[in-house]
Amino acid sequence: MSSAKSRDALMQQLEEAMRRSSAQGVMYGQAVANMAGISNSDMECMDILNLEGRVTAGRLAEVTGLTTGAITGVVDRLEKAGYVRRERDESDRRKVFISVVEEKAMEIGKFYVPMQEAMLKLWSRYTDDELRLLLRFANDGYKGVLQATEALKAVIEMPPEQRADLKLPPKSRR
Amino acid sequence: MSSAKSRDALMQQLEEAMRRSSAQGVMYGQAVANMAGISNSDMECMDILNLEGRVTAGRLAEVTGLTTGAITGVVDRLEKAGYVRRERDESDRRKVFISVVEEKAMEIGKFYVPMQEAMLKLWSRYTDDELRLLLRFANDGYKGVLQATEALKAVIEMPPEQRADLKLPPKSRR
DNA sequence: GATAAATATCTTAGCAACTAAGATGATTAG
DNA sequence: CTAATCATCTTAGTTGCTAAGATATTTATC
Repeated sequence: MSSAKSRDALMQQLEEAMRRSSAQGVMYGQAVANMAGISNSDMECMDILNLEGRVTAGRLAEVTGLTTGAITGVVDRLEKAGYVRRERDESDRRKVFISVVEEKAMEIGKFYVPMQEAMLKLWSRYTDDELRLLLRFANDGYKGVLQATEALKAVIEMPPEQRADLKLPPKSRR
Repeated sequence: MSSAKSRDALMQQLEEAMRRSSAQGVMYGQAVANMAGISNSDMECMDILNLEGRVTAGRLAEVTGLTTGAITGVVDRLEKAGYVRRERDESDRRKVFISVVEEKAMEIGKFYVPMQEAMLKLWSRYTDDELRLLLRFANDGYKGVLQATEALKAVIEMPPEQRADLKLPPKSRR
């Protein structure tokens, strides 16, 4: 399972390890949403709100890929449960800003404590330089995924014959 | 945005960077499922099948957290679309093994090519030693998430009063 | 080897959340 | 002032889920 690996083997292991932990992370998030009694989409919107702060309904639709109709439902549920507030923009009264009700949102936050503690513990075993490398990697990775998303759009527009010519990288199916 | 950061700041940036790229990765997967014309759950099952090979319906339910009834639907759809085959186990005829139809599954695989290429490109900019560090981190991270999932179960069983005593780590809400 | 319990999957009814289409209300351009 | 556009909400219809229980098979007990 280890010792002097070739670079290819290394990359393959890295891919699998990342996929595994990412999948497990998703499961964690689902479990939290479950505990909080809200759906996955609702949770995703809470995440976005926590990252971006005050956001319009339309932007939520854009970021999540849901229709505006679906977002109305999401916000209805979250508002009824007390996690967010609707605030009409006074200067453009078509817009509805959604903002987090911090005190209530903390209740959800508690469920993330075990995860945060696990991460702190994990990171404590790395030096500053190592953490800087990891940060660089995470940032580069984000750019890479964005790039891939762009490239995916190109594949979508390919006629199937041309798509058939795409070669999967060796060794790893999918 | 950079220069001589404190360790805390570093960790916080790391957390955000990882969360962002992981979220984007999830979006990519959703886009692929969409292209293939199958649902998220269907896709998750295909992932599992690709990793584990031949798997019973019951195990799919176990791993995905869906009910066995839901899995029946998943497999029905995937089978109708030609991605998988049902195979009754001859030695225990209650069991139904699900197996991937490789040729058909490759069509989905094509959609992952942009992602794989982006990752190869990303990794090419790192030395073997750096990749080894990343691998170690990914593996440790997986263990950490598993641990956190265990700890979450403990929070679930806490009465709300006790839950209120949990302190969120400083600086970062959620 | 007959009966009971357990196991694995499938079926059904009901429900939650989504999409597509269009209605409503507010703003901007000509 | 009118038309076009924009942001959100409403509605009807669809999809995929759960909970409960039906069916078929295997294992355990007497």
